[in-house]
Amino acid sequence: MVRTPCEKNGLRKGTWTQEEDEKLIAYIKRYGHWNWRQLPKYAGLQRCGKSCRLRWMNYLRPNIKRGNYTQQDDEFIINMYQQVGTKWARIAEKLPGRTDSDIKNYWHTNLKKRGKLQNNPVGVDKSDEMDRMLQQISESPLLSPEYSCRDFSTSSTDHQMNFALEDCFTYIDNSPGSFETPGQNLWSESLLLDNAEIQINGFSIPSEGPGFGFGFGIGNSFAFHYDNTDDLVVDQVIKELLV
DNA sequence: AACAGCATCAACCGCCCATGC
DNA sequence: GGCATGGGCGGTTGATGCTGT
Repeated sequence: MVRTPCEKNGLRKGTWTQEEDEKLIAYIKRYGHWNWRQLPKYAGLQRCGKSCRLRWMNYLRPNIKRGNYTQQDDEFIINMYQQVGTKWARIAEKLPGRTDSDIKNYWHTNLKKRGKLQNNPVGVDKSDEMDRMLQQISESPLLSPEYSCRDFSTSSTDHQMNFALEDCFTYIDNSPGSFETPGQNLWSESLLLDNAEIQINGFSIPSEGPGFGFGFGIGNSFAFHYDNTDDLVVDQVIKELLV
């Protein structure tokens, strides 16, 4: 990418006009973004490639969600922040439709000032700590099949049920000191899941990409909620099970 | 109505990483 | 291996709108 600032060579800066947006959308819809540096020249835009890329990625591309953050979104972002710090792109990966820029702005204007982080100071990048934790956990006997992801009961959407959780790829304990053996004591955990298929007595509940689940357990009983689970489907399954 | 202070967020800058030569 | 380049990311800024006085 060009190292010189965008204003050189007479390129425009500042707020995008509707006409510019339309040109960019029309070009990308027809030809795609094969080369951001060359794109503005062919699209008829007096902008640098970086500016075009930013505009498209953060505002113009399809299926972008803006605003309307739910309480669950807030909690998810805070939890992810505690895990990975200011890696906004990594957080955005887990929230379909959200951009790193939007989450970053939302953090700075809402979540940060609410003082929701009691345990981890703002700005601390915990990636290394998380890596060490994952390494430690990956060597843990708790990953054996009888303990890792199967045959717990869950309180997702406030209902109790039995389920088997498939495709659990990472097992994280984010509360050091409470990582105790299921079947013995009160314990807690969080699960980082990717396209998990949650099955309840033969019913399959879809999930939307990666997400977090949180739970507490006593013995092998596990109260669990997975954020990306389709709660409407869960409710339907529950109704059918209760018939 | 006018102004100041604050909040929001779009946009830019500079750096880093991956890739190709 | 070294360099050039493009893409991506996080931090920061500045324009704009909102709210209170």
